[in-house]
Amino acid sequence: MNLSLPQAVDRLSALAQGHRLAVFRLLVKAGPDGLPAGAIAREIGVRPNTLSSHLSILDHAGLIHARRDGRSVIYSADFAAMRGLLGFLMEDCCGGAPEICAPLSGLMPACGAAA
Amino acid sequence: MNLSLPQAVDRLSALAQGHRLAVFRLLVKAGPDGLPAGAIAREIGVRPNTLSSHLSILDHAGLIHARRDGRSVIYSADFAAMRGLLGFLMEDCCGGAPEICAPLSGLMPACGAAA
DNA sequence: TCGATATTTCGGCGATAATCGAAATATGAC
DNA sequence: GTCATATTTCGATTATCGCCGAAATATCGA
Repeated sequence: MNLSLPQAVDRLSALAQGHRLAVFRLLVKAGPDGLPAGAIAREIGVRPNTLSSHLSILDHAGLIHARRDGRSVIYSADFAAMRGLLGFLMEDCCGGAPEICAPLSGLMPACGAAA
Repeated sequence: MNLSLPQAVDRLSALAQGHRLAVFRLLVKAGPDGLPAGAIAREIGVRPNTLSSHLSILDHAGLIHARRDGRSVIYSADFAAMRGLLGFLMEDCCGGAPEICAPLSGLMPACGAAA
């Protein structure tokens, strides 16, 4: 299923903020296992309530997923969503010469397949 | 040269707006030859002064380049900048298992090599 | 149940962003 | 030089964003 432009804007907006981008990259680095909200807050250096707002935005954009584990909530990156966004950005690249840029389409094969 | 986080935020912010995203995708589709500002305004359906503001933001973020041709100003996508952004987003993907996501690193080979 | 830890929700404040109309600048044709 | 076309700059208005402190919710252990 292809991304709509408003969906792509939502995802890009979610990433277009320093703290949220840092959070997302941290989760990309962490892989499918993810990290608890508290650890993210400590690592990024942001208050828990502010982080919660950021996580909510990333979640609503579909870029990360939350799952509860005891008192903690574990967040992990959704790699499929990211792949969809990258594909959307490069769609129809170079018009008549797609073979130049098309290699992007089949990228980032599995990588945990989100969560 | 690797991207800094603030630079990446600038690029993502530039793309995180409906009209600007539409403009960028149009220029990606157009390829290295680019399009004059007027044609972009007509295609996207936005007033020339508003478009100019958007183009300025995309240009300042390094995602597009401008060159003058007579009375027109031709804008074209900077594919190298885009490649840099994608690489930044997926840096250190999945931590210990980079071979799963790494294929992203060497992507989008030339595609006009910007301008 | 009570207290401690982990996270989220709420209300408000200051800063930033998107758009507009009007005017200014740049280039080419006559 | 004068006019028309193409694009940009300016100033103002309205809406949205990011942060905070305080309070609420959820889970676990004693």
